[in-house]
Amino acid sequence: MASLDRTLIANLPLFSGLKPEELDALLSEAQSVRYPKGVTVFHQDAEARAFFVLLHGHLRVFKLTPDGQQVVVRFVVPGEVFGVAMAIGRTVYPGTAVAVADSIALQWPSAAWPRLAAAHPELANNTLQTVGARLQDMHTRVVEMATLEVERRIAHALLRLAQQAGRKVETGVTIDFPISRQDVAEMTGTTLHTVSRILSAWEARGLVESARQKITLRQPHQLMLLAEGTG
Amino acid sequence: MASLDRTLIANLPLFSGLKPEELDALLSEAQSVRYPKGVTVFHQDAEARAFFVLLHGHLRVFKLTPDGQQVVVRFVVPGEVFGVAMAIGRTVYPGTAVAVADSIALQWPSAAWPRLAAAHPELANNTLQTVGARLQDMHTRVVEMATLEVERRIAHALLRLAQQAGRKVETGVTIDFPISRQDVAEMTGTTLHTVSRILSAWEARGLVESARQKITLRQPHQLMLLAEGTG
DNA sequence: CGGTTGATTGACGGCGTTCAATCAGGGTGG
DNA sequence: CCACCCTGATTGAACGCCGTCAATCAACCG
Repeated sequence: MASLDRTLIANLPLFSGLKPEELDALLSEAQSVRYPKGVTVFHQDAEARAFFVLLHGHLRVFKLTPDGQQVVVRFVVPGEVFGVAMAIGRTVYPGTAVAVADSIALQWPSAAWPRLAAAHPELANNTLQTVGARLQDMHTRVVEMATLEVERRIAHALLRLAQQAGRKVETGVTIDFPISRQDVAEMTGTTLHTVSRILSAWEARGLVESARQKITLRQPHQLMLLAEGTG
Repeated sequence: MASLDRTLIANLPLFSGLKPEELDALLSEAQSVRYPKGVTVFHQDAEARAFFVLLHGHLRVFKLTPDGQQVVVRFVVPGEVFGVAMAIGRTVYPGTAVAVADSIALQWPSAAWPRLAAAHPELANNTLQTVGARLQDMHTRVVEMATLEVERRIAHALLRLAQQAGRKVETGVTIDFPISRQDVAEMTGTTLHTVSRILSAWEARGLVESARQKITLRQPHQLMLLAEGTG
């Protein structure tokens, strides 16, 4: 295995405040793993053997209900930590992570977490910030689901996706990984049918441009108005 | 001000792993405050001056939407930390906390958090566990809202309340603080009308016993079956 | 004892799910 | 390179859960 360059991780939030030597020490214990598109990184309820940092690609994290329905928890974008079950006191993963594009991640054994966190207090602190931010995200999601009708929820979801995984193109901003109607439905608590209908309507109005597993926002500002209820 | 006894906080999760001297040091900086029923502890979007531990009573934490709707985030029970905005990197409180019963809390200035967390690494770690647990809670709430019909969501909500704030009485388990239909509605993303109808139906079946701001579960097990979809 | 807050219940309607059928794209194997 | 097939998407029709509107009632407080 080629040795890992510290510049790979120097600017990631998880490692902010760490000295170069500390980065090197951490990297020396890390293992780099490729996850081709479609592959499962870890399974819900499986023993949490490792925690990860995504270097490249995109993951879809979801929960499976007893009756087989899926709910998308989030999409992991490059630079993010994921699978931090151990850090928050869990022994199993609370969800399943699947690569929706060819991906590369660094991983550390979960067992190493207590030692690493003790040796580098910034690590625990940065993780606390990250988990806190995710908690906020889930709060706003609950608020949206409790108060907004489906169309506005979908608008919010797409805008958020565009913000964290958007790529500018001539016609607007496109979501930079394959995403289906079903995915959007599982993010917003509705059905793919309703999502399809709404996207069709938006397409007719020129707000978005969509194809198989692909969504481009042509008029993000208009969508924002719609999301806010002003449109 | 009377000096605070370390046994007040020795067994709280936030302080687990700390030595007696450390507890005393922390207590010497703490301030004890009373919040009579109905009083607001802090306001959404206000500067996060302090973080807290609830010693006695119950708080209702909620978010207010732009159009004035409220969504209940959680109820704080004795022993819990709350208002930890600073620890998760926020400068303002993301929600409003109101005492639903006469309450007592310890508080520390937010500004002291970085120093305290550095001096007592367990503090950061324990907070990470707590915030992680809350994240899990919100995940399950999102899953429920996305997949379950209202009746089952309400069943889950009441069972959770009974678990964290239940008191055994002759006729079953009662929720140990004043809670209205409106509160339950704001927890489950529905309306007080629907909650009222469902509770009435349950009361007719002998599952619960309810009065003004009061709910008692007479057959928790039956309710569980209903929540699981088995009933 | 009046006023206010919380709860109950009925009627109605609509948003969104459910059921169903069809279509299109794109990868795979021959 | 074409034919096939499977997955994802579209769209119509009908139903039903639950939100909205509205009126009444009961409990608690000052």
